[in-house]
Amino acid sequence: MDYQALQANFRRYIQLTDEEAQYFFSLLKPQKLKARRLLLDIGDPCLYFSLVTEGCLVNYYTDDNGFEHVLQFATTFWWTADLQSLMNGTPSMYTIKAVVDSEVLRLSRADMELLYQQIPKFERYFRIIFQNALMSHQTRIMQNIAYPAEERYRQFQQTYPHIEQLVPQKYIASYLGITPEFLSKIRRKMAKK
Amino acid sequence: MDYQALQANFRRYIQLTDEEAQYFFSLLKPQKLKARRLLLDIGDPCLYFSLVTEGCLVNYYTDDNGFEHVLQFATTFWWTADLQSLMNGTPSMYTIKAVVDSEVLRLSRADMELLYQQIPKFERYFRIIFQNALMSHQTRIMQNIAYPAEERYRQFQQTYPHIEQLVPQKYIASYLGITPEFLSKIRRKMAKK
DNA sequence: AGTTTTTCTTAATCTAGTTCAATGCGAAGG
DNA sequence: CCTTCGCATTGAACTAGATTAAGAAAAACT
Repeated sequence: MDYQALQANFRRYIQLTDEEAQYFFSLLKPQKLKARRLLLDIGDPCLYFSLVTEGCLVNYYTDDNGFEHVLQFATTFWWTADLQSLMNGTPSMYTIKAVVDSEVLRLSRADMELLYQQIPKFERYFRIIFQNALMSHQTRIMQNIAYPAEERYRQFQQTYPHIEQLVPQKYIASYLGITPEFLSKIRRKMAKK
Repeated sequence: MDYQALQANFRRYIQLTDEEAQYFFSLLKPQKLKARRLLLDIGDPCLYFSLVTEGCLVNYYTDDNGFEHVLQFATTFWWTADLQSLMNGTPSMYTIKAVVDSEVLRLSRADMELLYQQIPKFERYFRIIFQNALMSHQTRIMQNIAYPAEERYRQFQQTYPHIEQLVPQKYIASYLGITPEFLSKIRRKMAKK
């Protein structure tokens, strides 16, 4: 893990002294995941908030008929977790899986609270992180209810070009709220023009 | 406005001294809105984060064909704004309208920054507010892509029974991502059983 | 290197939800 | 008090997207 790059990323939100950064990094536990391995399985309590440092993870819900629905992708410098499970201690409703070989830094719920108390600047950091995440979730909801699938796919390509290269199409279909078959149809139609 | 009730609500998140609460309240500007009046019009910059103290507001996006798509409802103790516009100073993409006679307390962007500096506890307060909002947005996205309209309507009724009484059905349909006609059909079907 | 598993594609059929148009009705506002 | 406007409902025709099934291609394990 490149701590230089990580520190630079944090500087976009808050200014940390070297000791503070040191302390923060000491709370993080690295974990490597081969492609298709699970970071979190449905039913298990989510114990960590995980910062992706390499690769790409996918967070999905499995419905009563066994169909998977993608809630979010997480690439480098993105946090991922089942927030509901993490905050309430309830069993996870989501699965988190590495789509390619990946690495994360895990921060436990308890260490997170500790961090808030030791370095209140992190309240600000996560306030901004959550605020940004909220805005992009709002945009996604609007696009889902206001635009047809083809338009949403175009938007996705524009917004996350790197993710499109990285993950299987079926996950992208699922993220868009359509079947892989229908995404395939859309792609053929778009290619023809 | 009942400041007692408001203070009690804040105590769920952070502990404020009387002076701190006093200072915070001094930054808030009350505004009354008759039913169907706008708090924010599309194209205008969103200048305030507004805390609803009475009534109910609706935040919606208007697409290229003039159709309205509800992003959120806001009742007592909920904050509302076009976050993107508020944070970036860009023209608003959303309209915010009172659905019934309502009252809000407005906090300007500048005063919000001031508040963070004067009373860092508010970083924590809004961190929790955004975190909770994010979780409910995640749930909404999952329900939208994983479940059919009737199921989503049932969930809505369970989760927000008070809102269902308060707002016109067409807004609920829009929130669910369906047409008013189809919601009408669903209701008839549900009534028959 | 061969076999299994996963992913993508294509086409036919089906359905949840839309569109359009007409009607009735209650509530706002002059 | 009346008239306009916003809201809900109904039904018929339509379409975006789902489902099912089958085959091809690619990737993953042995």
